[in-house]
Amino acid sequence: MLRLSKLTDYATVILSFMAKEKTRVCAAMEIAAATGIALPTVSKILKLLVNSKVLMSTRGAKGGYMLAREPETISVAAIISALEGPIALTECSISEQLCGQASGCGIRGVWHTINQTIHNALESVTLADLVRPAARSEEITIPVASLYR
Amino acid sequence: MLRLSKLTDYATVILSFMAKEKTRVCAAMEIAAATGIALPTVSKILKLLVNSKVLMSTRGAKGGYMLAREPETISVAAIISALEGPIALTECSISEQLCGQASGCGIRGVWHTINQTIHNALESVTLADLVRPAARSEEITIPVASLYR
DNA sequence: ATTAAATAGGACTAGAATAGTCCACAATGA
DNA sequence: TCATTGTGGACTATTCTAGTCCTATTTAAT
Repeated sequence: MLRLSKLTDYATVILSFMAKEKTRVCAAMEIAAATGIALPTVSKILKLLVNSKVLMSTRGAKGGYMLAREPETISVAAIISALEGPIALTECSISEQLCGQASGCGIRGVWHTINQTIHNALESVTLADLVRPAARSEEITIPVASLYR
Repeated sequence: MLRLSKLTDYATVILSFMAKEKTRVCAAMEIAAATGIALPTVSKILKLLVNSKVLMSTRGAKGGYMLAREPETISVAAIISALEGPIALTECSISEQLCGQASGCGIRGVWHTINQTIHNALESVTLADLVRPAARSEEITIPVASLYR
């Protein structure tokens, strides 16, 4: 179904909450309470987001997590790849028998294009868009075919 | 990783082969031999493609499978949804606690937008593009923000 | 009619990936 | 020093995917 994982889904919930509280640190337990997601799960997600530099953390008493940058600069693509690794639809979508003869795999090129397109789409939407969804974002167009050149 | 399933991957291989043989029916066994994919697996995929009307089948001796329409009119989106169900990144990406208060879920709207964008991208590439990847497709632009309106 | 060649539909198994939990450790503030 | 909070990694259980197989149905050829 081309689905995002549940953890990624949770991550957007967590980050949406944090974006509203972006001026202060939030403890994992507080986030768990606010979102209704179990603490161990919240904790796991927060760790991943720290590792990928979407969040900053401070340890010790009164510690917690905070956005590492402004919501406007945190793309949905960054969130997804933090949780699920690099965004890539296919490894190489074709078996050797079919495409291997020619020097390069033709179909692979098309997949790469599609992939780029999706990546661009996910890159163009930010956490800020998620928290104020009523606001119109500026017009963004993604040239698909330009990637064929 | 936002990956396509292996079966979807196989499906593109199978359909690429069939596009080249589009004037005649191909038996499942022949396709298995040509692609190197195990027969039961090929069979399963072909059934799914028939159910979603990408392929036509004829039963009985001398039966087999054929493209239901021209490769130009078979989109990658159609192939993916045949194998994986409807293309949808999230069910509803947010838990009730966070978004339920307001009449509609705000974040859901943004996900819908992102989803539309990806769907459009996948809709704009066809089986014909997969089999003749050297050819440049015309310029296609996808307006992301238009969906916010 | 009978037989052989195909697809249709669905059940089933095994393996891999995901979700979720837990624990021992490190860091920090009071 | 102690309570609090994040870190890293191991671990389990559950779900999903891939892959196989069997029986019924349809059709062509003999």
